Amino acid sequence: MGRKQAIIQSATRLFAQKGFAETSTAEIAEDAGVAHGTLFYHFKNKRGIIHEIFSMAGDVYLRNLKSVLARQNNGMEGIEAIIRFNENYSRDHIQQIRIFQRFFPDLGNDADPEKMLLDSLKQQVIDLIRKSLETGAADGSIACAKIHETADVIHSLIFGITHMNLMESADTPALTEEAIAFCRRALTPGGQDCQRV
Amino acid sequence: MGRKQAIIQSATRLFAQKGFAETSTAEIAEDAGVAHGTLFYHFKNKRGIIHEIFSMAGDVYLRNLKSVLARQNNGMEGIEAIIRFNENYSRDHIQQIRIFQRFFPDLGNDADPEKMLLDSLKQQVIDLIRKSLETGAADGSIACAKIHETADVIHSLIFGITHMNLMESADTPALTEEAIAFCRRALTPGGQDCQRV
Amino acid sequence: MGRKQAIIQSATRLFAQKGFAETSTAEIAEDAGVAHGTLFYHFKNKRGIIHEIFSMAGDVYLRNLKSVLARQNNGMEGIEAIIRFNENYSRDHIQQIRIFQRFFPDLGNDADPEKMLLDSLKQQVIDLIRKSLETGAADGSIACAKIHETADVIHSLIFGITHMNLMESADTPALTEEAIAFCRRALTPGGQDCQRV
Amino acid sequence: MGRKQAIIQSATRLFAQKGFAETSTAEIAEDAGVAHGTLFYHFKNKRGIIHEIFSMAGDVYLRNLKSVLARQNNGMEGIEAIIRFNENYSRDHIQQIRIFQRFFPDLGNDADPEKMLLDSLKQQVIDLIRKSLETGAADGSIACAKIHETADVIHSLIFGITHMNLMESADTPALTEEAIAFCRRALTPGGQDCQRV
DNA sequence: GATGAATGAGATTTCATTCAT
DNA sequence: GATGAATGAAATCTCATTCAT
Repeated sequence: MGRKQAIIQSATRLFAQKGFAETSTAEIAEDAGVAHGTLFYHFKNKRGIIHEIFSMAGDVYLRNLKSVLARQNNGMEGIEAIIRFNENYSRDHIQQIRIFQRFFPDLGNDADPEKMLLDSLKQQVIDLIRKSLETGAADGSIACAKIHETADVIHSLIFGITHMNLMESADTPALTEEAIAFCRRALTPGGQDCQRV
Repeated sequence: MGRKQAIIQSATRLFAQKGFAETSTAEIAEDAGVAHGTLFYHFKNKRGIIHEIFSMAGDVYLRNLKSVLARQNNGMEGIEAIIRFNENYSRDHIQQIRIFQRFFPDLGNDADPEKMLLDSLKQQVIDLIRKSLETGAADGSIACAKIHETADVIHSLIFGITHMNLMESADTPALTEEAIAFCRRALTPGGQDCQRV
Repeated sequence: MGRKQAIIQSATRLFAQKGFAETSTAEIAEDAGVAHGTLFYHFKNKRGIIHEIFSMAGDVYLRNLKSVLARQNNGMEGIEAIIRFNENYSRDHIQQIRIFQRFFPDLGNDADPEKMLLDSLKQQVIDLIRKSLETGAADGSIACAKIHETADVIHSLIFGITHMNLMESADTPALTEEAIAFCRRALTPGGQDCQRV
Repeated sequence: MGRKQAIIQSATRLFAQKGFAETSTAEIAEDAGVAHGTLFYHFKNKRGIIHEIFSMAGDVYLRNLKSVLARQNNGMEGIEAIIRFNENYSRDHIQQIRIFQRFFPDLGNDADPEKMLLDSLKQQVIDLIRKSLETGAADGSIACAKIHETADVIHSLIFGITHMNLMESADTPALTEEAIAFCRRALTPGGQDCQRV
C-alpha cells in the first residue's frame, strides 16, 4: 500500500475516533508511519484529506445503495431496503459514518466544498427515497399523497436512526426493524385513508 | 446583567455560530465585554461554560415540553405535541439547538460529563414519548405493539428533522406537519392491523 | 523596560543585521528574553513589529530633520543641511536605516500598509527638499528652473549615498561633503546660466 | 530552449516579482515546466540560480554600457551617456534591475559570493564614471577637482534614480533628464569656479 | 539527464490557562 | 471580584534538498 493510502486509512480511523479538529496532522503522520511533511506532499492541507475520504466514501455508499435497490420488486420494498441498507452499511463502515456525522455540524457556509459534497450526497439519497415512493405509488404498494415531504420525513428518520447508532444509545437492529414496520403502517394503502390528513 | 450572564450569552451565540473548538475564550471575553481572565474566575475552564449552557438549556426545554404535554387530551395528541413543540422550540432557540447538535459528535467517551448531561436529556425526552404512547394505547388513540422501540423511532425522526432544520435543507414547518401525518397513519388504530408486522 | 520595548529593541537589531525574512520570531523572543508567545500578545503578527519600528523611526527622523532645517538661514543652507543631516542620522541610527533600506524592495503592492508608511515618509522628505529649493529661489541663494524635478534629483542623490553608506563601499563623510559641493555648483546662481539647459 | 535556460528565465521573472526568499524552488520548477528535482541537477542549490542570473546580467550591462561609451566624443558626453544608458537599460531589463535592487540588502557579509559579484559590478561602473570624468578634465568638457569623490556622487545619483524608477514613484525619464542637467551645471567649467569649493 | 516522492527542520501563529496585582 | 500580561505547548504548513529510479 502506498503512503497516500496509508495516510487516508489512518486519517479515517483517527477522525472517526476523535473528530477532525481534535486529530492533529502530526498524529496522522505518525500513525501512518510517514514523515509529517509527507501529508502535505499528497494533500493540499488537512482539509484535503477529509475531502478525499468524503468523496470516496460517498461514492461507495451510493453505488452500493443503488445496486441493492435494483434488486427490489416494488416501491415499498425499496423503502424497506433503503432503511435496512443504511443500518447494514453503518455497521460495516462505522468509521466512515462517524466521520460524516461528526463533520456535518462544522459545515457552516454554503461555499464550503465539503458541505457541498455532503449536501449532494444527501440530496441523492433523498432522490432515491422519492423514486421508491413514486414507484410504490405506481405499483400500488404505497399510498402517499405528498411524495416530496414524505421523502424528507423518511430521510430524517434514517438520519436519526444512524445518529442513535453512533451514540450507541439504542439496539439499532431492532430500532431499524421497528422503523420499517412504522413506515409500512404509514405507507401501506388499505383501511386507512392516507389522503385524509 | 452580571458578568457571568454576559459570558454565557456571548458563548451561546458564538458556540452556535462557529462551534466549540472554533471559538476562543478570548473571543468570548471580548464579545461579552469582560477581561479574558474573568472567564476563569467564573468558570473552571472553557468546558465549564458549555456545561452550564447545556444544563440550563436542557432544563428549559424539558420544563416547557412537559407543560405543553400537560395540556393534551390523549396519547396521539401528545405525540403530535412533542413533534410540533420541537419544531417551535428549534425555531425560537436556534442557537441552543445548534450547540446541542454541534456538540453531540464530539462526545466520545461515556465518562464525559457533558455526554451524560445530553444522554440524560435525550432519555427524558424518549420517556415522555413513551409515556404518550402508553397513554394513547390506554385511551385508544394509538395502536402500537412495541412501545419501547416505537418511542425510539419517533425520537429518531424528531432528531432527524431537527438536523434538517439546522442544515436549512428543507421547509421544516411543512416537514414537521408531514411527519405528524406520517405518525398518525402509522399509529392510529383502524382498518390497518398494526400487530401484523 | 517593559517586555514590549525589549521586543522592539531586539527586533530592530536583528532585522538590521539579518533582514526581516531571515529573522525568525523565535529568535527575536529569545533575544528579548521573553516567551515566544509574548510576541503575539503585543503584536498582531510578525509584520506588526516592523510596522511599529517603521512608524516610530519615521517620526523621529522627520522631527529631527525639521528641527535642523528651522535653524538654517537660506534655501541653499537648507539643502546642505538636509544632505548632511541624512549622513549624521544614518551614522547614529544605522540599524533603523538598514531596516528601511532592506525593507524597501519587499514592498510590492501599493496596498501594503508598510509601503504606505515608507512612501509617505519619502514624500515628506521630498517636500522639505522642495521647500528649501523654493526658499532658495526666493532669497537668491539658489537658481533652479525646475524645482519639482530637481527635488527628485537631490532625493535620489541622498538615497544613493545612504545606500553606499550601508554597503560600506565608500568613505561617506567625504562623499557627503562632495555631494554638497556638487549641489552647490549645480544650484548656485552665477556665471553659469542654469536656465540654459 | 533547454531546461536550464527555462529555469533561469522563470527564476528571473519570479525573483523580480516576489523576491528571492519569497519564491520557492517548486514554484520556479512549475513555472519553467520542469520537474522539481531538475533544478538541483542543473544548479547546486537555490542560491546557485541567482548567482548565474547575476553573473550573466552584469556581463550584459557592462558590455552594453562600454559599447555606448565608446561612441561618445568627450568626457561630459560620457557622463550623460552613462546616466541615460542606465535609464534605458532599467526600462528594458526591469526584471534584472529589480532583482539587483531586491538582493542588495540581503547581502550582509563580505564573504558572500553574490555580494562580491555585485560589488565588482558596482566598482566597474564607478571606474567608467571616473574614466569619463578624467577624459572630460583632459578634453576640457568637465571641470572637476575631486574626481574620485565626484564619481561616487554620480554613482549614488544613478543608484537613487534607479530606485525611484523601481518604486515607480517619479516620472523617471524626466528625472533622468533633469539629473543630466544637474550634472552639467555642476561639472561644466565656466563662470563658476569649481575649484572654489 | 531528469524525475518526483519523500523528508525533517523550522516557521508563524493560536490559545487555554495562570497569577500577581 | 476582576484584570490582563505572560506563558508554553501544540498546531498547521512550507520548503530546500536528497535520492532511488
